[in-house]
Amino acid sequence: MSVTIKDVARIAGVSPSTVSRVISNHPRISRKTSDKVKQIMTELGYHPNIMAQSLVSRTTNTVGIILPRPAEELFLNLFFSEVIRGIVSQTSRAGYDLLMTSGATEAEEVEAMTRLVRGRRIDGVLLLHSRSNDPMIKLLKEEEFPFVLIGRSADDPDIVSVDTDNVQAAYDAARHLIMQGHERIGFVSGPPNLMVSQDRLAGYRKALKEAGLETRDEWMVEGEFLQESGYRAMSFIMNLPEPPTALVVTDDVVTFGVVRGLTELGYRVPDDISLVSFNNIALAEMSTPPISSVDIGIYQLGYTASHSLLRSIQGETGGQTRMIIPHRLVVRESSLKSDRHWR
Amino acid sequence: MSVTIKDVARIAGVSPSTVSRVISNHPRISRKTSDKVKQIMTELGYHPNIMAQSLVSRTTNTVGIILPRPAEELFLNLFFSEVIRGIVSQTSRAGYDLLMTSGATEAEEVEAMTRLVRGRRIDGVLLLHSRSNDPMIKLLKEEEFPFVLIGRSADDPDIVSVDTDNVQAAYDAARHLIMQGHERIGFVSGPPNLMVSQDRLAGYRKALKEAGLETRDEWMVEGEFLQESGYRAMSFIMNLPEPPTALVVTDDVVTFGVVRGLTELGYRVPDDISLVSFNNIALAEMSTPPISSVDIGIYQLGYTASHSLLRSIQGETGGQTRMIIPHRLVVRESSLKSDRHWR
DNA sequence: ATGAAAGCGCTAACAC
DNA sequence: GTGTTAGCGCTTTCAT
Repeated sequence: MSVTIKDVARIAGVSPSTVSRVISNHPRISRKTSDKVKQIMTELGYHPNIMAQSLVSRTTNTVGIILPRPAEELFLNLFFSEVIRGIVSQTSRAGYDLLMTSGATEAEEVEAMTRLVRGRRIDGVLLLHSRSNDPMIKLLKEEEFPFVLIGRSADDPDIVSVDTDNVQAAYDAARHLIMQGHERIGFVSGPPNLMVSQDRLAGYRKALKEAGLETRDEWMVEGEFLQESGYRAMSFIMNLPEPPTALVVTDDVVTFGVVRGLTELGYRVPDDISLVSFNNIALAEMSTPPISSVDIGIYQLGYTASHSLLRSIQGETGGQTRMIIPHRLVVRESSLKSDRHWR
Repeated sequence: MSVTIKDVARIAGVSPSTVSRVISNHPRISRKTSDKVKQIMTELGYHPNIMAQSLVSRTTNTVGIILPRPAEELFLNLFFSEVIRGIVSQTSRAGYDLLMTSGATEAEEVEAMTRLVRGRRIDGVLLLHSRSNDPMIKLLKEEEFPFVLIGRSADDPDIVSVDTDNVQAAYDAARHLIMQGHERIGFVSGPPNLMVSQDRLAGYRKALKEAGLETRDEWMVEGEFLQESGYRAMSFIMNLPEPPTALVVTDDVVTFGVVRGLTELGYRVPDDISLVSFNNIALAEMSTPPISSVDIGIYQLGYTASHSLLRSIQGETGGQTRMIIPHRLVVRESSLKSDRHWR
């Protein structure tokens, strides 16, 4: 079938262990033998059987992720592509591969994870999000399996995680609107059970409170990370007796829905209502009008999480448990009243 | 360390081979033994070591993909997320996992693929695109390794592939504009070396020719799958002495750039210029104005490719070599002149 | 219906 | 420096 270490050994006239040593660049192997073996290897097109290597070395050079089940949550908003790109670019550089799987239900997800972890199929896990009381985290902790969370866990402040300072990010966004002179500022949020939603809401509230501005519950709406959510939110919010004059919106894609909703209702952005959003996807800049957005460095989030996981797999201890990727508010037209200028 | 088949065997008072038989649901194993062993397995939290299974079974229950290197090409336009979702949902259902890797250069990509294929780390490969004279395809054919291409190969018409009928899709798009009464129709294309670009251009040309309309080279511009490409194309196209009154654009994201460019130049869509695009991403509907777009079923593309690959891995022979996922033009405001209506 | 033994392809003591 | 040997955890004849 496939060419094995034995074939190479036989043809090179050495023992299999010598070939193995050549593969792993063992120090005390004669230059001559090494060269000869290497030549035979390329002649034969030999490549080590990775499964056999894994079996004996008890490592797989693979990290795993479970695809988020409610695909909409992460997929449509471009978060997924970008974070994967960050992850893979780091893992590949380090000689690791990324294994993805999924489950149709939460039970299946946990089952899949168990299979990978206990079956020693992977060396570590990246968690793309966490719910409160997350069974994945429970499992991984029980198994003492290396993992890194992208985001924040409510229950376990001591697990290794890479996150945005969402409280501060939302604070910055709201603060920017306040500086523009707005006094009635609303908030279009994502799913309330996610930490990211809770943190951003907290930051928004903090900014308003600090500025002595009113916070009304009716100015805060929850939804999904979908355009429809933003769209629908507008028919509610703009029909209030006293609608806000500015909105902090939790995601660019949701903001597109918001803009569309406002346009249909006859409002103009930013003249009638100002917007600040999150994630700063490429489309935010190209939108009409261009959307002010907090860039949270999604690629960097993936890259850093990946890096940290590999460190912990390789037994390096004592990194920080909570790493924060810096964010940056990119101001564009959507939050600049035409007669004013941001400075 | 981890609990193995031997531990289970010892505690259950049977031999390892019996335990193995229980795992694989061997027919002639007594109900009683099976139950006992299964109970012990759950008690001990036993999970088979996947690497050991793979080593002996010579299969990995894993399919591989190489992340496209020029990330922009596939990532920004949402194609990637959606196709991955289709792939994983199918593979997971069938008990397979997806392994992703990447390379910084083309040489590294081929090297990574070689490692996976010859190292027997995966059972099959999904190709997300193909260039002409693709070294990946060459390698896979040499190794007689199962693979399925999403897209079309210029060189090898006989390889198994799943694709959109892009000629027909572009024909439909152009035809729609012609029916709207347009006589000067332009085309904003993607990278000219990709089959998808060539096919769509061909379909566009065919529709115009059939209708006896003029095709001018200056009405056709090439670019990337980026908004910037669409944006820049407009300053060129609209400065022509006789600019087109309608455009077929190869991708929704590019179209957003086109809209932005047109807006800045003072043109309105669709009143001054009509647009039809491809891919029908969720944002197309929420855009201002909503974009007419050809839905090519990206999820389905991934799902079908995945399905076909698994069939071929499992030795089923004689499927079609070229599968076409049906497309569908979704007409929205961007291609409907305000005083006319599509019927 | 079950056990014993060989071996998947590789690595890692332990010899010399 | 290199060969010999004994597994890694599992499956699979071949016996019984």
